Amino acid sequence: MQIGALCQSTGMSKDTIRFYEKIGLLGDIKRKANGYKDYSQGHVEQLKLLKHAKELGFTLNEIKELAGLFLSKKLPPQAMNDYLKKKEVEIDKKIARLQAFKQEIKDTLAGNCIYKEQLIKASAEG
Amino acid sequence: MQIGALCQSTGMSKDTIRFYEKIGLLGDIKRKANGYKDYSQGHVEQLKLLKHAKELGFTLNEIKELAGLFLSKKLPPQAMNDYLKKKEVEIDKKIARLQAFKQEIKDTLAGNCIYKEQLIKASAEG
DNA sequence: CTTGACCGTGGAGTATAGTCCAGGGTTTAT
DNA sequence: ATAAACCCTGGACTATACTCCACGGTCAAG
Repeated sequence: MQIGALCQSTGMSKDTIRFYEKIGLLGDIKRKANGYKDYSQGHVEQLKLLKHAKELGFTLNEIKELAGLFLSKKLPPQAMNDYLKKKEVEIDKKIARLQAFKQEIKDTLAGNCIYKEQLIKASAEG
Repeated sequence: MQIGALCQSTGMSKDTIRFYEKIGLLGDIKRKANGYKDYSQGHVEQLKLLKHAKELGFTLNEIKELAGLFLSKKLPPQAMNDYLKKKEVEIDKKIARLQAFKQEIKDTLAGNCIYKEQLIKASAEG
């Protein structure tokens, strides 16, 4: 598969995929006789996974780290369990914060912005 | 209040606060006779609010936009309601994705990583 | 056999969000 | 009166994550 097809199946741009290659997120890629890269279905899955992880707020470094744990050390060794448990706690915190914020938005829409006072003060005191 | 005290009450560095000033996130600041900046309690609140919004995943531009809606147009006009409703939908999506991810982590910790196949394929096909 | 669509590399440029430093003035304590 | 601790501005630098560009090779169609 050439890069164009890979873009099609992942929804990523060529530049983005090449950038991921450059920072070592895609591993080895075969070459055709003409020098063109020849991506596999595995690369498609890997990039989809990467996209998914990014949407969840992981940085590329974290993804690299996670991929390293998955691929080099093979499935769940202790390090990975620890990492995932840590991530789970972070996710819980994020969810809690987002839920609190949703409530704030609701209050604001209902005319009871909890920051009304502060913001008025800020705008008045300059 | 001088910048040192502001750092104390907000937990932000001088450079960060000055950076926020530079991009217009803090509005006008009074000066003392000696030329030093004289921050108000309103600035403290504003920065705490900013920090809070950042933790929830808002970018500085979004925060600026929100602050503009709050301060210039005064509380809930239609534009702000629309903005907040849009944000609420985004937050719901984020929460849903995070919860799905939490489940994935649990499955992985239980030895049933849903990406096992893909990752093995990716590592094998290189 | 040329035109257009595709591929490759290398390097520059962008946006976001800071962080650090140099060079200089002010205030407080000794 | 001088050191330590504070303040100012301007500008350079960093990291993350791309995005764009120039220049050149490859391939399929007419």
